[in-house]
Amino acid sequence: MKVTIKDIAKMANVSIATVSKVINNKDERISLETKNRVLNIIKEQGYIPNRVASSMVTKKTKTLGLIIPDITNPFFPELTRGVEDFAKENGYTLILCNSDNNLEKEDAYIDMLQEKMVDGIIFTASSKRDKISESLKKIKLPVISVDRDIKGLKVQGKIIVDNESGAYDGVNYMINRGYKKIYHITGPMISKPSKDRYKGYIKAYQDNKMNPPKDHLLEKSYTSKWGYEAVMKLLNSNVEFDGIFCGNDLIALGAIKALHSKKIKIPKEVGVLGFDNIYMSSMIEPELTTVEQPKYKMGYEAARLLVKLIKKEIVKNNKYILKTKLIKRKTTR
Amino acid sequence: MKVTIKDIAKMANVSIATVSKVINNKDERISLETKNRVLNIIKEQGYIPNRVASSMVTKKTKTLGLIIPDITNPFFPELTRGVEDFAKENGYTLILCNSDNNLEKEDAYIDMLQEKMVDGIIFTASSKRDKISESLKKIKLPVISVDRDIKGLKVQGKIIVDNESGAYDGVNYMINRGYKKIYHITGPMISKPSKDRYKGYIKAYQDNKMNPPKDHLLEKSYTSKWGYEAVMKLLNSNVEFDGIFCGNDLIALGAIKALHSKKIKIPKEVGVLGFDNIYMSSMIEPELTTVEQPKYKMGYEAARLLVKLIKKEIVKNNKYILKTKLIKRKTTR
DNA sequence: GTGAAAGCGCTAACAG
DNA sequence: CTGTTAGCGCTTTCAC
Repeated sequence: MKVTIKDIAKMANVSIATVSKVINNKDERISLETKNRVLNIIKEQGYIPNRVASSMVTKKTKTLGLIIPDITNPFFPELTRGVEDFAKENGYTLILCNSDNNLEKEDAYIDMLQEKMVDGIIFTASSKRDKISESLKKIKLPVISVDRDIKGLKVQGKIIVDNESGAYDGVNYMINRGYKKIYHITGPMISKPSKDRYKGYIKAYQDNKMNPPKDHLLEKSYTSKWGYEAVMKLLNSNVEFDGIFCGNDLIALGAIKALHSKKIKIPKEVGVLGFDNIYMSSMIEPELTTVEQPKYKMGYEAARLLVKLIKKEIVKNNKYILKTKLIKRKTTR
Repeated sequence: MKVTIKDIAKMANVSIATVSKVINNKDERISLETKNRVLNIIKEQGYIPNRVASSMVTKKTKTLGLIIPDITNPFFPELTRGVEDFAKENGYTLILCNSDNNLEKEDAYIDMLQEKMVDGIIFTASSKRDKISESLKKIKLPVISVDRDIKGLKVQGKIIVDNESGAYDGVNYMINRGYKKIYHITGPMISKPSKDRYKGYIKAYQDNKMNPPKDHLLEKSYTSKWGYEAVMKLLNSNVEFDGIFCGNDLIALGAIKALHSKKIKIPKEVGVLGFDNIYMSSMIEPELTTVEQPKYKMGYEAARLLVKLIKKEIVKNNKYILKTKLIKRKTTR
């Protein structure tokens, strides 16, 4: 039989109230003597307080939910680590949910997390949502959106990245380095980040008094497979180009692969720019020039904001726009 | 105020017991009529059952704990995904813990997970442990070890990989392809997998009636940084070598980088073999020949075993030794 | 300084 | 077919 607070109380000759108070350090009037007695018995019995019981009465589970598309996508481990680190530092625990950008899964997780009474949710939502779901409507706890908006849901906080200026910086840099015909290969243009990156790309061209090449936009998915395909398509249709701005690093990796396979010199003949700065981007040959997103920080700050909200602290600012940073490496000249 | 089972009962003119029964489909004698009435009210009220309350009485939280060193290490996202997928499919939820191979963190997480009353734990433990800790002693719930043993803890199940034969296959293949002086660059040799891979390496040499080169073992850490350093060291000490068997793909990536930097031709002058087959290994140039570990499967099977144990089903086999697979690519001739 | 008691929201006999 | 009741292990208020 598991030992409970009752057992400890009995063994220490005190009431369970007293034991509770010493466990939680909730009453400084408890005499040092009884306190130590209780503590010793707890230790010798290997007593583990049942937090689900305390959650029942405190209405707090000290757990956070994190819904992301897929932990297997190199963008998310760092973000997740940021969330988890803040959580741990503050006595919270993290429930991880992979939604695959699938609306039903998202809804199922939202329901589940609420049933488990998590204190708050951090959510990187699919952009596919067109109408608000029942599950979304029912949400009663603090939600922070990260990276993208959640259509149809009023969130209590937002952590985003300045995608437009990030893309601008990168493309502008390429143009300054002499690249003229830069194609943009990217994922589905339904999400805000995709659109913003595109805007930055266009703006860089405009500010340099140039026009992007004809039919410059190849949009499909944020995968290296697509990067590879898209470049192959470009190559086979013999359009001229000397640069590629990829919607993310995964696409860039595929693009570089395709370029290699056709013996095209990077960065001499074609320059490549990525987005995200995933770990791998510095490991490939040539090392990828890319726009870094502060992934870890996004997670960490999201958790920090969420916990503030949970504790009902006054937050002056519930929307953070994090800066990107251009990482100049070897795929641009 | 949040709506509870009581409210639903009142509105449906039934007892809370009845509501509970319809929620959990626990009593098929409930008339279809009252069932539907209750269901409708639940829906219209957006009622969310409080699972922490039910956990109190059922003694089951339907949540699993996963302790891994670091989700940021490319080996773990897939494993984690495997765990999470099985968990989701079976109504469980996953708490993610990053231990950084740090014993204090591991212990802290073990305590936390038990306080939160998870139903079971999947654990990839640090190999540094020399004595059993208080936290480990107190564990009362099913624990599955994945990838490595947990020193000092008797686990209820184990999912491991046949590292020795994996390494053997890879090194044997290299030898058959004509590589003669293959160095082994790897992480700390304290863990079982490290040792087993080394054994496989040695055995391959023996079976081919050859001896490994002198001072063939460079051991430090499972990082690309170390792979880079180690190769540089080799190169600068001008020992002769024509092959490198890396303890994992990260090391291999670093090694390839170093080789590139010195303009050494892969696979002609030096062959490289990795271990793990992380996603990136097929994206680099040249594509990495490596020994694949069934990462996703390890997670999925671990979760499956764990849930069986939790449900006290009879398990004929609580130790799985998964097979590796040699992936022949372009870093070997 | 400490304890008694109410109650968190639910499930599981058991009774009817 | 449905309801009554006794907890699950803890926190919190208030009384002593």
